[in-house]
Amino acid sequence: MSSARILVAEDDPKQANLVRVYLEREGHSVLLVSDGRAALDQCRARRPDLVVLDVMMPAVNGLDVCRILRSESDVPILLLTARTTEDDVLLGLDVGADDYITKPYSPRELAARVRALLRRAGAVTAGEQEVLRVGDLEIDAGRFEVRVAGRPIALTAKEFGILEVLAGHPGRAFTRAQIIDRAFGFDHYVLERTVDAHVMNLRRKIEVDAAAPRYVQTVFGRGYRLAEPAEGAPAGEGAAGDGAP
Amino acid sequence: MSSARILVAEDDPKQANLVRVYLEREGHSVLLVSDGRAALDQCRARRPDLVVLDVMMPAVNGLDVCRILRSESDVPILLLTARTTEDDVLLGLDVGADDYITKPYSPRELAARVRALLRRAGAVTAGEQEVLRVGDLEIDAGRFEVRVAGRPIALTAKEFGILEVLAGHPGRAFTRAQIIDRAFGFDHYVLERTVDAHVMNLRRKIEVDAAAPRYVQTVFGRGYRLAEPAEGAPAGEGAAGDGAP
DNA sequence: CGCCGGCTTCACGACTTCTTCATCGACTCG
DNA sequence: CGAGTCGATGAAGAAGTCGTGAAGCCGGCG
Repeated sequence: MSSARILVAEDDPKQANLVRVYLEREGHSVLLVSDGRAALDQCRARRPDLVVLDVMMPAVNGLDVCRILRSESDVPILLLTARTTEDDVLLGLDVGADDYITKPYSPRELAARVRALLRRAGAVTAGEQEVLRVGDLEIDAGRFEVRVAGRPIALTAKEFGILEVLAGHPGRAFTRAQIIDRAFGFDHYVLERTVDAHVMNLRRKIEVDAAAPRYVQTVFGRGYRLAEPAEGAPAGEGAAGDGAP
Repeated sequence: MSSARILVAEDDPKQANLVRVYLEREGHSVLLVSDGRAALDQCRARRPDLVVLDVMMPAVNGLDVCRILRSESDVPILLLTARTTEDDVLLGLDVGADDYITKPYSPRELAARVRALLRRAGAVTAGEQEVLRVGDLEIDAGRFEVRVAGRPIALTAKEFGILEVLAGHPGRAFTRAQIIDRAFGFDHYVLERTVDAHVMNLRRKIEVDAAAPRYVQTVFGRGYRLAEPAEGAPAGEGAAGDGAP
């Protein structure tokens, strides 16, 4: 979509900042890390929409990060390579990168490739699960619309974003920090209480009885979760299970 | 569904990729080659439904490829030419090309011409409707013309492009970035607010009351959408086919 | 060369949404 | 059962979003 959450792994601070500025200018939200280990950790925890990897990095090098990431997720990966030899390129695509770009590159080129990757990725997921369904609740990302028992409900952008995040893993409890991260973007600095306010407004719109929420439930001491449709088996998934440590 | 096998011969990787994305978005499957010799080889071996040829290519240039191909097959050929001189065009049609398009072109234009060629060749089921109808609104892509309640309305290229994109999925909300990508091409860098300006002009032309738009509606916090025709026949669009084209 | 239409950007105002704060009620643990 | 922590709520200022008119720019045309 227009504003994606992008993880940038680049050890040279100057380069990293350049990339960040370019991408933020495009409306994306950017999280910087400076080594391969942090890239893996953050990718697992924050679930970015796209990863930009420098090939040469301390701790774990870019190619290895790429291989590992690819084995556990299908997040689009753009490789940054200094050299322009065929070897590097082939090696990169071999370990599962979706595209590569050689330094020096123009901001335009970076932006264009990121856009292309996001678009391609969007086309895949959009075609398949455009509409999330959880019980009576339908979240139609394409139409930016939510329906409860077939009745359309108008939500604001943030309310929609939060609901979308929760609906991505029904039953899983998200902390407020995770919700902010995933629904609002990396560079969004707000108090966690803000989530409460949005959740309250959301409940007023989609819940029949806001005091006894059927959909968006509070997990005391942790955050919120979307109730699973099936009421019989409360499958003890708890907070674990989704790779987020 | 119109799904053709298309051979694209273009030596600039960036350009080639752009064409591929545009065509794949239309549901076609694309085979890329980067010089004239490969184009000939692959065309003979794979028998595509359509060939897109860049005029300027290494090994064997586009015009020669065109002439040779034409002598041995009647596959539809679309020429990509950088220059816009009459000479090129005449030369192109002279050696047997079925249509030509000059760079820079819009994705819409490319898609439209490919569609037209395929239809003319009968290689694809004529499932595509040339005229999009949404309520009182008729969008005739072939004639580059829009009618409201039968009355023709003159639109500029951008206005038409935006309307066409929206009309492709009535009810779906498009962000400004998506609109720019799809209507102008994603190598096109303009501020998102530019879309607003075009939409405003568009509304002045096709809406009865621009303050309460019947067709092009604002989705606050997201972008714009084309209103679906009022009740009556719910026209089963459903979840199918609504993915990113 | 000057005019014109179309594209893009800018600036302002109206309006909507977001964020924070303060307060009250709910939950947990000892 | 009480203390302490956490969440719900409503209000209000801050920030963001959109509509609109106008200006600058460019290319085409007379």
